[in-house]
Amino acid sequence: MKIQTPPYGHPVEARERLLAAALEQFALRGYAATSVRELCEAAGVTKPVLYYYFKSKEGLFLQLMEETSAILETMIADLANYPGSARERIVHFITEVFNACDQQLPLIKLIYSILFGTPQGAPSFNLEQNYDRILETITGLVEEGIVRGEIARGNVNDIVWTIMACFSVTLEEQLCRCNPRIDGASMVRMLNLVFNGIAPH
Amino acid sequence: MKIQTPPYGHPVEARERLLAAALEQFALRGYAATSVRELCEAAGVTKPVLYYYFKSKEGLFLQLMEETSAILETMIADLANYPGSARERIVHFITEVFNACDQQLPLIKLIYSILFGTPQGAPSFNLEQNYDRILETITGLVEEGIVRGEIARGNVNDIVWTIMACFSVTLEEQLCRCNPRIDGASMVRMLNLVFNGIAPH
DNA sequence: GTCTATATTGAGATAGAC
DNA sequence: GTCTATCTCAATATAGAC
Repeated sequence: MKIQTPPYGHPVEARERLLAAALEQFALRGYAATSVRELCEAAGVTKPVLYYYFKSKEGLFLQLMEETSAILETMIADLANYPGSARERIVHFITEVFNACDQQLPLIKLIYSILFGTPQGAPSFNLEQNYDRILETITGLVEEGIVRGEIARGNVNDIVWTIMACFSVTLEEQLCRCNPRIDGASMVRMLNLVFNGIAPH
Repeated sequence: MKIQTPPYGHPVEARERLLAAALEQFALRGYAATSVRELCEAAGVTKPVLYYYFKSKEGLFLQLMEETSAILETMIADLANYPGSARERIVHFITEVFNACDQQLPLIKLIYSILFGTPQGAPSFNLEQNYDRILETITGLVEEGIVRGEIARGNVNDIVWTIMACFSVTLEEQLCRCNPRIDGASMVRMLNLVFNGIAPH
């Protein structure tokens, strides 16, 4: 699907406003429940403008997914490098990713709404790649920690998923509650529990 | 909203088939993307039958939510009692809830699709009550474990959420992947990690 | 590139016979 | 209770002027 781009020097406002409106409206109401009319009203443009730039509602959706996924990808890659022990690096990485997601909640909400929330007629798009990148990064950090003796020997996958679990559950609490019962600080405490264990020593 | 129930002795097949079809179709395609026509075709009935029993697509959805939520509620309550140490009881409870959910994946998928997947025009329904019941039950088990000295003293909420995280992330992996990378056995190992800690002692 | 006006389809819902 | 036939409306999408 070839997407038209406006000629150089022309205002791109309309196109950008449509993408922004799509992000907000799709995240708010879902893909199927958001009509082209609402999308255009929210963006302050008329319908033919949408079809001009994105060819269809589906095209707008795919373009939005592609652009935002690329943004997340580079963000995750940038956060992997940090000095300190394996434990410090893991906590730092997870915290930063969490904070970044927390500041882009509508975007994350949209991704979750497609990932967990049934296709709803939305065109398929590989939404798991960002999640997988986070998993890979944690795996690298854990493996390094084991080699250095900073993390106990054991099933790497289990360790990675346990860390991921703390991140996911905290993020999801932000997504579906206006007053989340846990936040970034709770998440760090949970990670500390995971490192230290909750059984009496 | 008053829902009609068929007179005693009459066949309830049509009504039940509609509920089953609604569960499957809503979970598969989402609320907004599923049309009344598809619903009726899947149930093998005509449209007026749906409107006769449930008054509207919305009524069918609400009835489905109400019935399934009640089923989950009693299931959770039944699983709370089990002999053994706090650790054994927690692992047992989480495992049983997970297995029950795993056997009712379409249902869980539907709940998640509404909870995380934007309203999609679906009528609002308190979907968090089952989740909250699980949290409450774990909280009780953890508090008891601390009193008995089987769990180290600490922030109860952090402990509860860490346990919940292992459950959630495992369940969600079943929901959005055909080949889940973690399963019930992984979850138990993750819980053991949480109890013992991943840092070298 | 952006508009007005419109084509076309399928949605949710109902009337009224049986 | 279940059907056929139909109403109404809003959805996506486009034609064609400017």
